[in-house]
Amino acid sequence: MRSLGKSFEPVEFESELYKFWEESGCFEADDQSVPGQKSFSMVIPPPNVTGVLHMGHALTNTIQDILVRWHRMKGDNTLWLPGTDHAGIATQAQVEKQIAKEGKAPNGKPLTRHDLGREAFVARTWKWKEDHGKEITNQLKRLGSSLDWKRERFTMDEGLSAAVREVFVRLYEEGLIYRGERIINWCPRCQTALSDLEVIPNERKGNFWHIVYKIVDGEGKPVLGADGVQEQLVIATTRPETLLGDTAVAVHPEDERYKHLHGKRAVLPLLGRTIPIITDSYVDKEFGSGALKVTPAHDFNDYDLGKRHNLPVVSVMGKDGRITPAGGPYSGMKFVEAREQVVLNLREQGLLVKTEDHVHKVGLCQRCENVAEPIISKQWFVKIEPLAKPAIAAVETGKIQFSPKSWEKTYFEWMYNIRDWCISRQLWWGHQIPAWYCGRCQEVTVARENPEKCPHCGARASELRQDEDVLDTWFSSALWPFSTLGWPSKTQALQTFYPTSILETGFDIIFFWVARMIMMGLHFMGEVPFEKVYLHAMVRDEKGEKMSKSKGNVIDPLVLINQHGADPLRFTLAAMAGQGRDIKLSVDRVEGYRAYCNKIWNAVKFFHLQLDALKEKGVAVTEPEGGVERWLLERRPRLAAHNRWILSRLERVIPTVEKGLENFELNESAQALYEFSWHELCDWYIELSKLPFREGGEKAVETLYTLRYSLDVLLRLLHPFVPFVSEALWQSLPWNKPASTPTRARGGKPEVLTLMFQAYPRPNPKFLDESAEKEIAAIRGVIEAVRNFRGENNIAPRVEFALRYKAASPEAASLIEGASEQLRVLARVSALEAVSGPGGGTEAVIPVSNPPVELRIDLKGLVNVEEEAKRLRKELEKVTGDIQFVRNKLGQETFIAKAPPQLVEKERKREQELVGKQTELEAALARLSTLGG
RNA sequence: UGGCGCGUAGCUCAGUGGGAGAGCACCACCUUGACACGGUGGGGGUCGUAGGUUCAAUCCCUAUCGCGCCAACCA
Repeated sequence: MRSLGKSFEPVEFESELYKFWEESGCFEADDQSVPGQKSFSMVIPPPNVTGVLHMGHALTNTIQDILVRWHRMKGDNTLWLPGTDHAGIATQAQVEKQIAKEGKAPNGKPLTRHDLGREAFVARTWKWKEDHGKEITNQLKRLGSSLDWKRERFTMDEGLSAAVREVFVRLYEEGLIYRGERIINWCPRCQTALSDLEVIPNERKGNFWHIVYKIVDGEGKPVLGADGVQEQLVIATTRPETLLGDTAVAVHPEDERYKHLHGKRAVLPLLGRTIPIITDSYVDKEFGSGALKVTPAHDFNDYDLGKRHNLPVVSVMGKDGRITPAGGPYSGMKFVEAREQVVLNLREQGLLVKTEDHVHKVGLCQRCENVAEPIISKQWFVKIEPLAKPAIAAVETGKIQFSPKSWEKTYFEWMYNIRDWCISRQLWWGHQIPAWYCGRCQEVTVARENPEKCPHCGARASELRQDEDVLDTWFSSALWPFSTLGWPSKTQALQTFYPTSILETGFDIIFFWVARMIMMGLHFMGEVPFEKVYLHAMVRDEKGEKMSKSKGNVIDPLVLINQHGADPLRFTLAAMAGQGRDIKLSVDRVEGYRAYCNKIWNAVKFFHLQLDALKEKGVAVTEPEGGVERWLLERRPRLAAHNRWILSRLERVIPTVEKGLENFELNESAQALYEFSWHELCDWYIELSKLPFREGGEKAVETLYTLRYSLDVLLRLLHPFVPFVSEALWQSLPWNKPASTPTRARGGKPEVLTLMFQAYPRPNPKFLDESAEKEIAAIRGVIEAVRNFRGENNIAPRVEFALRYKAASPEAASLIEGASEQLRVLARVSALEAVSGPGGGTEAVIPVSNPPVELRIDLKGLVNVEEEAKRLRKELEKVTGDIQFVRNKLGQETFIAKAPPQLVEKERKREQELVGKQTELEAALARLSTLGG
């Protein structure tokens, strides 16, 4: 049993508890479930191995941990599998940066990976991974994530690498992976190909240059117009340097302006080549001049257009970021220089007719934010359509469900228009492509094992050269749900945990990751990788902007954890994880939930105080035979009202919390828990319990048991949300036992006494008690009315006064009489007396509608007459307004006729009540005015 | 251009076809035996704007303005 400090100080117990859970094996799942036991599994979206925890991680891991802890408490064989991603470009870039800082190459420039050589650089990166890879996992532990660390995986570890090779080879054999020369996105800075997804469109202010193309005929002779001047076309472009690679000019076939030019040729400015004028309905007549320069090598649309018209492809922009020899005099210039020079030369030759300002989109490399250029290159691709089809069907048929559902639309939109996936990257850090080229026969060999000789011609291994490229990081991530469970071996873990139950992640990686996992899972496992996809909102910075490493605007969750604890951060994220809205994290909220944790802490401390006090009085407070719950259930009808009340209220929280957990509405659960524990348990139940505790005896013991039971259930409900503080508090409670029905096959390990394995409360009406709820609500009504009177009149709490009451019904009378002691304590009233007849003298009147009762307080020596008159006038004003509103409603025939009769009846009753109140208030005010004179 | 989401108290956000809520901030009073990370009371919003449906609209429909995100073949 733990003892509690005087307030909630998370640093004192969080790490210690995590260690206790982990060392006791509490996070471990079993490969095989016990008969009849359900399994529940999730895989963590693997963070970058060298990354640091940011708010996005904190959110997704909090949500996942809540779900996992909930299922574990429900008794499921629960697996939450951890791991990290090698993050090709990101990690390589970090190591490159490091070596650049370290030294200079012989040529005086900073060291690059090429100075080290591939082998040494990769070894260096592995070391970097060993040094930094633990940081993110330790941070996940600080959050409280109950991950099964014994199963931790890394996308480049031996098993996962084998899975990658297996998948690559199989897809190659099936014809779904091919190597081809096509247009791709190229980052000249990172020196690698990128997939379409890794290029981020970005608005840039630029220019719109209008360039003259002169027209010639098939023999190259100028075509003259009616006026004898050579015909010409003006073409607008935002990238004039690409004209070096133009191989056609395109116009719309129906464009009257250009019909006479069909079949003619245009002279490429600066280079003087002639190129055909083609027609294609892709061209927009309205845009620019209606004529389009076609550069198949450096524009995706032009590439397609070129294919349709069999145009030659001229690459003028090289991988090194410079113009190729095909660019003639511009060869060797950087792209930006070439642009300036081209514009200059055009101007000199009078071929530039106009320059406008223009905002257009350029593609930036996701990693380094430099402009990525479309270029022609030989790369490896996944033929995606055959994989996409079943993946679309899986969502259409509901085998996979997205939540919120609206994301399914986004998913379909992308999947229907999906293009082949460029998977090769010109990096060194990653899975090297298992393809070998034979120096002797030139054949390609794709194999699971490194070949010892060429299978085509028998050449020795030394003749074979492995493809230098590595695979896109997302290629290995796509296999994550099954590669981590041992695939391609047929493991027991796969049987038990695949398909996983839920995938929880951010919507920003639906295409990068979710869609690809679905495709690969269906293709290689024959089954969906998960049944539900939960997509959380984006955590943004205070300006509402997306947090990202490259922007440098990340807020460190560790700072918040160190300051306030993991639990307040977790509760904040859960409470704000409402769907359909971005989360703008506010530190105020975290502080508020820290206060909440402290509140719960003190509620439990209150229990201990009362337990000790009873013991001191010599009252035997041991655990009742058969347990507290049974003891309470057996005596339920005879329990005091406040005890029956809190048990009933508690019973109502359970289904609300469960519903939130089931429907991925964690904010609903968090709110219900917050509301109950603070405003019912602490504000009212504990206050109501103080009287019986003071009196001691049987009612005190009964109340102690009730409090013990309520706290136990509350802590169990809270545990998935705030695991640390709930465990610390629960451990402090007496009479705890290990889970009574251990459903986990824990390999003969001793049972652990932990809240983690206590059964999660289930909805069950056993303690529901409407009459107790009504009774306490009425008592609250009286107390609040008196407190309000006190507050409005500025009467100090220490000043007590007698309270008289006139009950409008016998029930109300007996209710107040029965609760007189509680009323005296909580309303701070010296005496309570029933009266009849109208009020008089110096009596103040306080009408209360629930319960129907009129309170009277003698004002003599208590309040300033003017203050009280002010209070009365204020109340009267409100009542009068209310009467007007109700009468207005009741005066409308259509309302009487069409509104539900119960509602009409309710309004009638309300009118009566209000008029009664009004009369009393007016009388009181009249009396007061005679007094005041 | 299309799709989606959001505009509710000073700030951050819940919420509902029958007279608007929380946390923080603010004001007043309280060192009351769990808690000053607290207690009690209070001030504060024509629920973006304009129409419509309805007995009744902050909520449903339409339009409109503003903000954000996503997807796009307008060079």
